[in-house]
Amino acid sequence: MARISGSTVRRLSHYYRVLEEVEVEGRRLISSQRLAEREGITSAQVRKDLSYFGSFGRRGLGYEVGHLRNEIRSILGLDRRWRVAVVGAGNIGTALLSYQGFAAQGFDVVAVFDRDAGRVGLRLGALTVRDVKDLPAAASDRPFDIGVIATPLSAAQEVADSLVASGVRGILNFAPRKLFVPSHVALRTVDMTVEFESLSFALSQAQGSRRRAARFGRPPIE
Amino acid sequence: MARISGSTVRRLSHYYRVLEEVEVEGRRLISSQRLAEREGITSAQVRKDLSYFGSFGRRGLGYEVGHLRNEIRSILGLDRRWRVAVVGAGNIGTALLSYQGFAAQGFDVVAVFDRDAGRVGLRLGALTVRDVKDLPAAASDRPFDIGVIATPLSAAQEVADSLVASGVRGILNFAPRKLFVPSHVALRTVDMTVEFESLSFALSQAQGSRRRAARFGRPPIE
DNA sequence: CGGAGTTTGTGAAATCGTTCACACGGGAAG
DNA sequence: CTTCCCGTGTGAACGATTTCACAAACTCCG
Repeated sequence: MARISGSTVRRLSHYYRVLEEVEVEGRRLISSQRLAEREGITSAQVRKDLSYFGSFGRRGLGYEVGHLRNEIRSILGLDRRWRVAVVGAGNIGTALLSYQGFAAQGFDVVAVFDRDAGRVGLRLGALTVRDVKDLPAAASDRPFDIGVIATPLSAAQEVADSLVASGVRGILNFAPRKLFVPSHVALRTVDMTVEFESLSFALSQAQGSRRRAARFGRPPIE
Repeated sequence: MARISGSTVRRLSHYYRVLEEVEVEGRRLISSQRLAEREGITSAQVRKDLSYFGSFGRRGLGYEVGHLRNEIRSILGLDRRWRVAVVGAGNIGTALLSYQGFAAQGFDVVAVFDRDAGRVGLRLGALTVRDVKDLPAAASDRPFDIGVIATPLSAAQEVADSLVASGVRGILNFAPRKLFVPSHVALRTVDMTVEFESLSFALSQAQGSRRRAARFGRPPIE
């Protein structure tokens, strides 16, 4: 199979969610056009994305909602369950644990770890926070598929290393820092700081060009 | 100024953080090469990104750490303060509020809103949760620059609309759904669901190709 | 001061992702 | 059965981003 770009995969997630909604609405068929509108993209993009994986539609008709949904579900690997370990029982870690949505999509948070002795032993939902030193033991028992790093910046790389050593195949990193992991481990980063700063840039730009435009007597371009 | 790509802006955030670290380490100069290594990218990328905004380095020498840091700070608009309103006092909202890092970078969370009567009046750090109905009044008093959407999926678009109406110029959305906002409002989305699913895809692929490779007696390609 | 060595800044080339545009397949109606 | 219409699937064109590669600028050292 051809190499699939990250943007395509991310859009598949979006399509999947739209299809769930559409299914609830009771529609049986959907065209690439309508699917695209709901995501604010072009219909060609939808068709191209899907075409990397096969032909799921019927010409002149569109896509059968339930069928396409199942196909994407299988493409994304959401038809199986993933064992997730969260490291860091701070704000983000606990927020993740209390969010119930993940289990529904196949992600089972089966363990939480923290370094801080004050947090170890704490009960969070169905789980008890364990010392991060126990990670290797817990994993050798039965490995985790995905490790979530919700620790402070300073611990992130170290935790990543021990997650890798423990055999995870994917890491979701919430620490605002570039992590280095072997190429056989998939890494995704959710960096709120970057998003905030990117907003700050956009706002400064808008303001700047408005001022510049005013100086030159032209209307603002936005 | 030429249009700057989102990836360039995001990398500037990364450079900024690396420069902060490097400054603490006490180095006075840094080359694009060393800066690149720490982010796992190429030195040409670093130089190209910076070149959109000016010439900050000295040939044969590199970049003066403090100076470059200030330049990027100013480019990203981090040399001023932004008034941030958080809507949604659930898991993510409270996690954001308790995270102290944003104030340091110029983002002041000055108000929290929620729809749920059970949460209104709750004290979170220095702030009291207010009813989301009071958003227009609070904003007309003094507008917010940035609105953060940390509500359930179902309320997200509605909240976005009222944030826009209240005059925010940027929105950071944590709800896993495409939001529609006027083009003069900057929108960034942090979608953990997508990142989880993208990991699921990566893990399925790796597994799949390993199996396929095994069937054909070839070593896995990863 | 001059030559060797280093690193920037940037056009040009290469790569990657998106959009266009249309042939093709299939349904519906008469 | 034929015609008309609709919407997919996909090469090809386009556009954006990344990487290459090198001249120019500067430092360092003898």
